[in-house]
Amino acid sequence: MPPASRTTSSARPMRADARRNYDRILAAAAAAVAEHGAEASLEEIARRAGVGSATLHRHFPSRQQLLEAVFREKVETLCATAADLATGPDPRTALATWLRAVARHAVSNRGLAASLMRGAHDGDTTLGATCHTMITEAGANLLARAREANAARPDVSITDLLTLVNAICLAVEQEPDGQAQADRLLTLALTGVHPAGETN
Amino acid sequence: MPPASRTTSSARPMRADARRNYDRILAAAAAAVAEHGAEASLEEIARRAGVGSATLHRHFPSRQQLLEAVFREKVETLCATAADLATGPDPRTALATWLRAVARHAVSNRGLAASLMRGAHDGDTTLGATCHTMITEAGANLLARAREANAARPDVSITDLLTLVNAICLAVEQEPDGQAQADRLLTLALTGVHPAGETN
DNA sequence: GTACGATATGGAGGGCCACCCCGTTTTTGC
DNA sequence: GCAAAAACGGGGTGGCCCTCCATATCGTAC
Repeated sequence: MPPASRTTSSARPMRADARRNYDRILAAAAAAVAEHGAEASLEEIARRAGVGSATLHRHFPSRQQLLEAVFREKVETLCATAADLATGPDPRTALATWLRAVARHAVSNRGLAASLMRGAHDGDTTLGATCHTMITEAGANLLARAREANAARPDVSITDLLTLVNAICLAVEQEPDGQAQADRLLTLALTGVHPAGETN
Repeated sequence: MPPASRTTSSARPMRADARRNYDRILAAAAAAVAEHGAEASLEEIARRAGVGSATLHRHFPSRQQLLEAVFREKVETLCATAADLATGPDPRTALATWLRAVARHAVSNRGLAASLMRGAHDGDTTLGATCHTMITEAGANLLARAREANAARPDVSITDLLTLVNAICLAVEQEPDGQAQADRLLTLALTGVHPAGETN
């Protein structure tokens, strides 16, 4: 949702050129982030988008905000997935499946994990839901159901789980076989290092 | 082990002034890293050490090498701890205790986790054991014993465990209560998110 | 279709950084 | 002491992030 699409009520709609540049920057950012991860050079993004660096900074005052815009769609997908899974019969599997989905997205979209972690507490609490809060809320529901079904320790928070998932993804992000690694480590964390836990 | 202390056999010993600067840089780096984490400015380190930036780069061609030198002592401590614990009666507790010790060090020494993760595969395979390989070898022993005692899944590698620990530490490094967070998440990973595992 | 105010732009510049070149200084072995 | 070897560090290059402000563009009311 760009800041002032025509559906928005309050603020005046964006000027056409502003809107065009906004979209260009977003596209360039997506490409750059896919290529270089969350630390991609903002100047290069501006260059690729064919705009001045000032324009980029005006539209996205912080790197975090740019990343959030880039990933918003993916995050919404994950939230939708969570809602879907919440209607299933097995809360335990639902939670595990969802966390795996989060991991898959985070690994295949470089920088997503970083974006999901650093949420509000970076001074970017501005308007609108951050990726962080969006995903947290989506997961909370799944976790609550799992807990009711006795499929999750009661002292575990959704923040804990997401931190764990993102930590893992961040750690394996630049390994060649990151996807497999992340999956294995996540399974490990879910079922425990020590044996005798159930086989998930 | 500075590159050419007088005990080393092969290479000529360092010149006195080089040696002095090497030590100064290391001290300054330790202070700066403690203050700003692994991303501390190399120029500031050189400035604090009272040397030119070129001198710093000559002694430590890469940031990674500087970090490794800074943390070598700590890492050696951890390796010694591993050796100690390996003689104890309970391999399961020994492994868990050691991993917790690693986490504690990583959290309280900003940048250590990052240094432990990026091991050889950063092009810094140069001479000598990196922190990464040192700690891996130290842990391998503990894990082997735990596995024999059936206290660790056989398909878990020491690399997996260390990746997990470091990922967690990296993720919580800048939280205010990082220590507690890391401890909790580590316990979680060791015993599993799903209940019914043993209580560690 | 034009004129005008609001809005958006981007190049230039400041501050910071990593890294390297090379003339100069220091140390060492004799 | 002396000369060769070793180490030094100032300053340059190029990159980055971010801001200022003179200029260009857009939307609209007429």
